[in-house]
Amino acid sequence: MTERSTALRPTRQRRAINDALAQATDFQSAQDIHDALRHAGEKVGLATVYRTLQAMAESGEVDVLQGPGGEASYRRCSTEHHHHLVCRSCGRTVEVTGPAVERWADAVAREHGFAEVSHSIELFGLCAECRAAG
Amino acid sequence: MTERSTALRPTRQRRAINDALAQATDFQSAQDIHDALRHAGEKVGLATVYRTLQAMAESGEVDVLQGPGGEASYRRCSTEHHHHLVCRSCGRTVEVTGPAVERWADAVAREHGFAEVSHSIELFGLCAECRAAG
DNA sequence: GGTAGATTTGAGTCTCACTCTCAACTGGAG
DNA sequence: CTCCAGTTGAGAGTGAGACTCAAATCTACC
Repeated sequence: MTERSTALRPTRQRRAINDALAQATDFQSAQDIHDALRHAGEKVGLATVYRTLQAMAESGEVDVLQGPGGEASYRRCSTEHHHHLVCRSCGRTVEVTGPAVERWADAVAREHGFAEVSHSIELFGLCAECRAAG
Repeated sequence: MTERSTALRPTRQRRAINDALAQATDFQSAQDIHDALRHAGEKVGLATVYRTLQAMAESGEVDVLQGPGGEASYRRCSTEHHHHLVCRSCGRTVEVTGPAVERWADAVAREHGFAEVSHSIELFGLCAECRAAG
């Protein structure tokens, strides 16, 4: 209701979550992070992990990927607009961009009278290494 | 365990689910369908709805859309490859195609050594009508 | 048409991701 | 140091969907 001019307060927990994300290169679920934190000796409540991750996602600090089971995964990414190419076996993630795709999305949407268009574009495949490993 | 060479058996329940999908133009969740069936006087168990919908999705008979809450929605679509432009207010859905996008996806994947690439591309926006309705 | 045998059904239970609640806590401004 | 709004977390709640297994139902074959 009131103004939210204040930034997130840097608490021990938030710093811990931030660190965990910084060390990971692939998408991690909230539970993964919670586990990692626990193993690292940091006591952080699960609810806090969810809350923080969501806040970070909203502020664009991290990217969210909706897993097939409906499980959300988070990853610190570059701040510019991009999409992901994810190995469906090992989770290795590559950030990719495609100006052509953005233009296509806008054009198609406008053509059908839609506005305020956002898009969700993710690519899944098998990375070279996983393919070699069988 | 044994071979499953047999196609799906056409039971009353499956036919009912099929009909419900045929009448809907937008994406429906399993629970939506279950409700619709119930109101139509057809008694079908929720588990059966889930099972049937999943089977149909696997066989390509229907398309699946993963909602933001991780809720899966189903819709009977044309069998050729396409994507969706969905109104985030009323759910109105338009099927769109984009050869350019398909090509881009393949190119990007190959460029990074990925194979067996699938992609998930969905567009969300506000349709003209909803925009007018404010 | 009858019947045997495999498939399918569904009520209820269970899991799992995630949200909510609210009293206790904490870090930063003054 | 003190105050207090923002934050935390344990536990209970929610909701989608998976699982179980005895009973019901198709299909094939006679």
